[in-house]
Amino acid sequence: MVTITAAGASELGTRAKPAFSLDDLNPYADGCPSRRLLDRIGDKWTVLVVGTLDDGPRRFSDIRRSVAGISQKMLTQTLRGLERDGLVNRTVYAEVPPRVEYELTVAGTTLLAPLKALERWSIEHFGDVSASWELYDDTHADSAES
Amino acid sequence: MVTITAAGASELGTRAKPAFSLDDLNPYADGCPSRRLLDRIGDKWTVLVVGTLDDGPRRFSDIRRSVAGISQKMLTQTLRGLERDGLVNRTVYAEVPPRVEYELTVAGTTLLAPLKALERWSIEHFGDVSASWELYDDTHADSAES
DNA sequence: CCGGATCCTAACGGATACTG
DNA sequence: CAGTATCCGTTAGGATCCGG
Repeated sequence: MVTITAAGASELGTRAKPAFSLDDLNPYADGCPSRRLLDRIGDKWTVLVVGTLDDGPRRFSDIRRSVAGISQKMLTQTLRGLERDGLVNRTVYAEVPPRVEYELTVAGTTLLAPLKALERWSIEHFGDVSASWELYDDTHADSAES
Repeated sequence: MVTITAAGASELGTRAKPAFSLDDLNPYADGCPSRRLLDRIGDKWTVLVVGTLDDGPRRFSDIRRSVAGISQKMLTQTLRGLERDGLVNRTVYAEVPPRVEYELTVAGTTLLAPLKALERWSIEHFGDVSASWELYDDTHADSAES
């Protein structure tokens, strides 16, 4: 199960080139696994959670405090997903009270750069976008107003 | 409405610096507008749709064909949102049959770079992640197996 | 302190039918 | 062709209780 076969990989058959071209798997295709990855990244909380882990390991409650508004359920779920993706390491310390630390893996660190870029973009452009909202809501006030 | 006041901006009072520091608005804060932006980006389809617009204006149905699996409802919704954000320009040609073209604005183009970076990351790392999935599902088979 | 299990609601999002 | 409106199933996700 979880057949990792890349789209069209089976057609390669006896081809000498084992690695498929990057162009072969485009996220725009429906079944493509890379699409699933984008979906995960597109997850509401993943960006925020990964973002908090850029300066070393952090505890569960610590992360939870950092990401305002996240519920414990969603944090657990997000962290589990990231762990399954191999982007985050989960370390349990058998103490009382229990302590669990989460840390980006090497792969997770590579994700950090694009994610931070997005975060930066959001911060830098939120002004423009807010202005655009006003303009849009103003010019389209005829269809639906307050 | 849609008060653009940055968090803590009111406290600045008579400060000579009208522009707030970028550090003042972090997407991790709950009410911060930049969070809303991240949410939009985190939308399931936005990344894909914006991605298809990187080589010039495209028609509705054209985009729809490019983004496999998107429904017409979701495409409309996504495009409307992007238009409201000022990231996409919508041009209606009064013809029969009607023709509507969508094009990235300047701001939209600035988003393209981080988005493409993410897309690239997904493609490059989906192999590692898939492998991680197998490993994870294998080692955690005790809790839930087929 | 960490996080699993459950319940329950709001939304997301698809299918379809209809307008210009 | 582009878009709206409606219906309706699926899921995301919050609240709460519980167990390690």
